[in-house]
This record gives sequence, C-alpha cells and structure tokens, in this order.
Amino acid sequence: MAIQDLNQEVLNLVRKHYPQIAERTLQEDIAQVGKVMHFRAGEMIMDFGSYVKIVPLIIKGSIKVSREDEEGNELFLYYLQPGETCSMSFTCCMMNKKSEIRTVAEEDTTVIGIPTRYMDEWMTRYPSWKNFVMLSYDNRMLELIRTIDSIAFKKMDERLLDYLEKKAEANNSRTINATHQEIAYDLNASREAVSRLLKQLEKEGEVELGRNRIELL
Amino acid sequence: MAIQDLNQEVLNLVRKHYPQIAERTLQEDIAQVGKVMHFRAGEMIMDFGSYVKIVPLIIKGSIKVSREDEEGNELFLYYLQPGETCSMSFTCCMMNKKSEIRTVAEEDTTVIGIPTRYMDEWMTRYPSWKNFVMLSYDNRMLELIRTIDSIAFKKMDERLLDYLEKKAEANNSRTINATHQEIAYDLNASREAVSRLLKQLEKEGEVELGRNRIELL
DNA sequence: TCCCCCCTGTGACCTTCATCACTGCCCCTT
DNA sequence: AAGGGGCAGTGATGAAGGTCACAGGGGGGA
Repeated sequence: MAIQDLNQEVLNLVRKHYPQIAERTLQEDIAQVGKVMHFRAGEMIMDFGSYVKIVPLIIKGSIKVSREDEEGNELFLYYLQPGETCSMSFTCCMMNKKSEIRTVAEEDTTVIGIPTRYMDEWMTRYPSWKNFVMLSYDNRMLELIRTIDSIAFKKMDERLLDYLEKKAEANNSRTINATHQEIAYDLNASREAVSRLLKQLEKEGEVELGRNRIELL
Repeated sequence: MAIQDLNQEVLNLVRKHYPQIAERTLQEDIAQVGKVMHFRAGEMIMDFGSYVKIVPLIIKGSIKVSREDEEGNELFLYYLQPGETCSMSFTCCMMNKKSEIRTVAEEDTTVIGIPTRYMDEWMTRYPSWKNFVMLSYDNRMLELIRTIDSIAFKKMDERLLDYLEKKAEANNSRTINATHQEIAYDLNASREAVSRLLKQLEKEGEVELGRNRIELL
C-alpha cells in the first residue's frame, strides 16, 4: 500500500470517527503522522510500568483499562470505545513517565497511533485538538469517580451487574464470554463469591449461565 | 485598597507560589482579572451539584475535596494544597457542567479566583498555562487512582493511618482536631470501627488520643 | 454549681465476603 | 474409550466491619 493511500485511509477514519476534530489542516496533520494499528482481542497494548510513546485514537473495537497494585491485585477501571482516547497517555508521554495502568484489547481493535511529540504543538495550534484533549481528561476523571463510587458505596452484587453491563456494551453483545475467575480478577473479588452471586442473579432471572458464557437478559 | 495595590498583591502571590507560570504577560493577565478570596476553616467553597464560575489558584491553607452519593454516603478524595488548582473546575467551567464534588476549606485558606472565560484563551496563548493545566489534570488523575488503590486494596486500619497522615500534612500539624464521627464520614466507615481502630493504633504507640484530638507520633 | 449534650469506649450480634476443601462435569487429548 | 485439566457449584469456617445498645466522662451553658 502506497504512502498516499495510507494517508487517505487515516484521513477518512479521522473524519468518520472524530467529527469534533474539525480543522482540515489538523486532519491532514494526523493523516501525515498517524499510523493505523491493529490489536487482536486479548492482546496487551501497554503494561503497567511501561513507557508510552503514542497516543491512540480508537477507531474500532474497545480497550480495557485496569489497575494493579504491588501484590498483583487487579482492578478493572473502564473501557475505551471508538471516538475516545487514552488521556493517561498525554502527560505520560509529555513527562516521559511510566504508565500507571494496563491496557488490553477487549475485542479486535483498530487505533490510529499518534507519536507523542505532536501532542503539544497541536494543543496551541488547533483549538479543536485542545478541546478534544481537555474533554478526554474530563471524561476519564468522571469515569474514575464513577469507579470510586462503585467500589466505595456498592456491594458486590451490584458491582457485578454493573460490570456485566459495561462488558456487554464494550463487546456489542448480550452474551459475555468469560470465566468466573476472570470476572473475579477484574472486580478484585474471589472466584467463589462471583460464582455464588451469578447463581443468585440466574435465580432472579437476570442472567443465564453456561460454561465460559453469561447471557444477559 | 486601590485597584493598583490589589493587582500588585496578586502579581506577587502568583510569582511566589506559581513559579512555573513563567510568562510575564500571563502573570500580569492573572493580576488583571484574578481576585484574592478568603475562606474560613470549615467553610464550604463549592457543593456537589453547583455550577462553577471560577478556577482557584491556591495560595495558602488547604482544601478538602470529597464525593457524595445519592444516599448521602460521603468519601474523602484528596486535599488541594498551595501551588495546586482544582482541575475538576476546568471543564466544569468550560462545559458549564454541574460539579461532581464538594470542596471545603480545611484550614483558613486564600486563593486567587480566575473567572472561567480566560481559561481557554490562555491555553492557546501561554505555553506555561497550558502545561500547568495539563499537569494539574494528570496529578488529579493520579490522586484518584491512589484513592482507588486505597479503597480497593487496603483494609480500614491502613486507610485510617493514611488518612491521618494526609490530614496532618494538610494542616501542617501532627495534632489533628476531629471527632471519630467526622473521620468515619470521610472514610465512609462506622464511628465504632474508627474508635476501635484508633484505640488499636494507640496501643501500638502510633497515636495518642484525646477528646476531639489525635496526636500522631 | 449542676445538668445535659456530645464524644468516646465497649460488648453482642449480623452480614458480607475471603479462604479452604472437595465434588462433579465438560471437553479435549491421546 | 479413558484420563485429565480447567471450570463451576457448594459447604464450612473465619475475619472485617456494620449495626444496635448502652455506659461513662468532660466541658460548656443556664
């Protein structure tokens, strides 16, 4: 594929999925330097502690963002969907800091990767890029606060149901393929607790259970 | 006090507490439009659900930021200290959104209040303002993640000790004036649990307890 | 001074969830 | 077909912390 074609592909993707990125010259800048990247479902994109070199604009699929502490306890934070970006990347990039989070492709996922060094310049040059970045930060802060609400104020049954709903949305499917153990990791809970609560939800007619499979009703 | 004097006062405060705000013209702009504001210890600055009209640059004292859910359960998030600002304000202001948090003066506190409408313009005009805003967002995100770590991974005794340390730092004093009930609210715990854990900490020689008073050792 | 209210301390009991132990089943491999 | 590994279900037990009840003490106000 010729460079010219690639540029045109990126240009089209940006115009389609990021209408708020309005300036024609910014769109063209992105097409100049952005690279289309593909990740398979389950592939790790960025691990805790690694250095970030690109900012991803998500085009297709979804990305799971989670946190891990020193003892290896894990906790799911939120999903990134098409039209969104990873605001943790911005300053990570700009300050050359280690990542505080882990990102994994939830489905097969396509992003446009933008090398760090353009971030800063575009912020001053393009108002719509500045707004995009600011709004991303704000949305992520809100998601983090919702996550805090959930952990601090809710019990496990409600957290589980919220989690299943989000996962269904991220996968565009009411059928979730996951083991109880995987869910337990994401909620920082025990496998047995998740099993029992799922059984409970099944009795209440909220879900239908199968091996490696949960059907949301 | 003449306008001229006020401007000079703000100018001096900015230069002293915000060295990273480097451009002379930006400093002068802040001195033009910024207003010095005072809050008494315990005074509520902004409640959950209210609209934000200024961005505060903190000069002296400290501000407690907390979250509340629909049922009135409360949770302490973090303190803002001199040299910092409330990044939740930025887009709240810019998008005219309701506040998701509550802020209360922890000590007697002085801030420079900057009206919303300058935020945006300065972002493109002054690199150091842009960096300041971006760094603020990043620091707050990190604080929120630390808060999540704390709630998700730690038990109450450790959370309590962390809380006391932070409160001591925010008040510049190893003596904390607070009732067990107030601490319990901040940690979203029960008063009895806090009492028992404090007693435990006293036995371990970590603190000394008095009425309305906790001495950190 | 005396009284009352607020703060603290503590026991008893309950819920939620972690942990341990074990069973049984599905499905894949050989 | 037989075996085995991963997954799900379930009981027993315990720890953390919430809830309820009540006692005691200190300090400020009438």
